[in-house]
Amino acid sequence: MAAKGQVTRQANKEKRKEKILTVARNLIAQEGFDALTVNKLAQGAGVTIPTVHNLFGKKNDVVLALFQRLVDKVDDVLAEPELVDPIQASEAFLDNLLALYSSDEAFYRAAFLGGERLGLFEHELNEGVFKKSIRVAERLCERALEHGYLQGRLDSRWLAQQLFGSQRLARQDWVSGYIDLAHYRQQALIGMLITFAADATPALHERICDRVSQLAR
Amino acid sequence: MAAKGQVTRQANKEKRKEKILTVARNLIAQEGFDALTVNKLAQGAGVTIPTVHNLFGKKNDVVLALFQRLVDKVDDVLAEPELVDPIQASEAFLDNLLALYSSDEAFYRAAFLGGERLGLFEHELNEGVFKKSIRVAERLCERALEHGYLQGRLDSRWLAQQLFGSQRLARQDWVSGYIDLAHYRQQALIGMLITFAADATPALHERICDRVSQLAR
DNA sequence: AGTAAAATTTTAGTATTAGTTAAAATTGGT
DNA sequence: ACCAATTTTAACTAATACTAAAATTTTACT
Repeated sequence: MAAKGQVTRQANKEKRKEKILTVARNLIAQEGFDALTVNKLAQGAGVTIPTVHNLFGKKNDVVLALFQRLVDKVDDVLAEPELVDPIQASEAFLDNLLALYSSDEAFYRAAFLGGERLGLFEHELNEGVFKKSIRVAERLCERALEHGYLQGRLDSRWLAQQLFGSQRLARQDWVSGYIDLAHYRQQALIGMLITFAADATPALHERICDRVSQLAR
Repeated sequence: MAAKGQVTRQANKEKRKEKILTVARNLIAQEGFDALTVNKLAQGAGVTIPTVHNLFGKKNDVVLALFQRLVDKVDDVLAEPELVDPIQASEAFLDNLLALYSSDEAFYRAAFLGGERLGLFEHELNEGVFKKSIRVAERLCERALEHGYLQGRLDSRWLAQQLFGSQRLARQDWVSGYIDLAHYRQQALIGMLITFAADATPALHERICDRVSQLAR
């Protein structure tokens, strides 16, 4: 049998946690990771400092919670690619990802930033998403090869790593505040297309060159 | 006319500054940027806290000094490429850079880390090196084109950006502690070669594929 | 509606850090 | 041996993360 008054309490607790996470997200996105102090967090959420600790534990646990939500969301959107054509697949993939990020830019920037600063990208927590991304990219290359878009002269795993790397670098620059989402898309897309061009059959190579020239600098 | 006793005093001052910078470098490289406290800095250098402030100013000015030395060193090694062949040029370029980094790995890791953390890469201080790197990469592409290694179907500026990006991503991973210098070289080289392959004439393309397959995973 | 118990927040505090400063002690050059 | 530059001693302020225990709120039951 449940203890007294668990349901409503739990719900309110969740509301406060959400509020705190929202404040954290905005603080990090607007003023940078170092601006995230428990004091500001508490003030912004309308609670006192120990409440933050009661709800999350250490300050880093707040960031950890933010990051966990990021991983869940990104994992969802990282579905198997349906398109076979490398150009279309690249654009669709980026559109998918970027649509997610645009839906709550402050949150995603903050969560990535926090993840970086806490060294969360080297640990198992993220390992799943990392490996999944590479696998999706590899599958993309293999299917392109099967359908005659690629020559197969370069190992799919290296192409995949490069595809992923192009996107990762652009994301870094976006998270660091150097570029906006539009440039993120452009930079990542060019990187992916150049990568495909490295092993493309003549027909695809021609199309990639055309597509790249369209992209204004 | 110089004031009394300036020469030796100045020299000793420099020695103390060097000592402090060395301690800072080791602290950052071994324990991370957040481990850098003025207290540890003073203790490690065998001086007191006010001395650190007297010699450098704010704590960040110590990191700034570290970063300035990095910029100077990297700028020196970023000479115009002498080789025309893209494969040879890529390897030579990376060997040059990596030789520099291996000569004092702790220093370079610490300085890059500090630069990132202080947001020094978006400011003018580094702008010079950034632009110079891109320019070197562009020149490389143009010369490769002139000598019949490239087809000229893809804009040199985009290829250059991608070349630079490949190296930058590998560097990031090294600075973050995910990979060592040997993997840095391999990762960057593969990225650069794949980039060249995207616009290579058949002969070069063949050679790049061969070279890439040699590189063990 | 009132009340006792449980969950939760707050009050008030600790410990560590960065960054200063004034005056005393030390160091180095001539 | 003297003088000037420099470092140290010995304080201070302000900000940070975090915690134990008291006070408060909320729930479920009568």
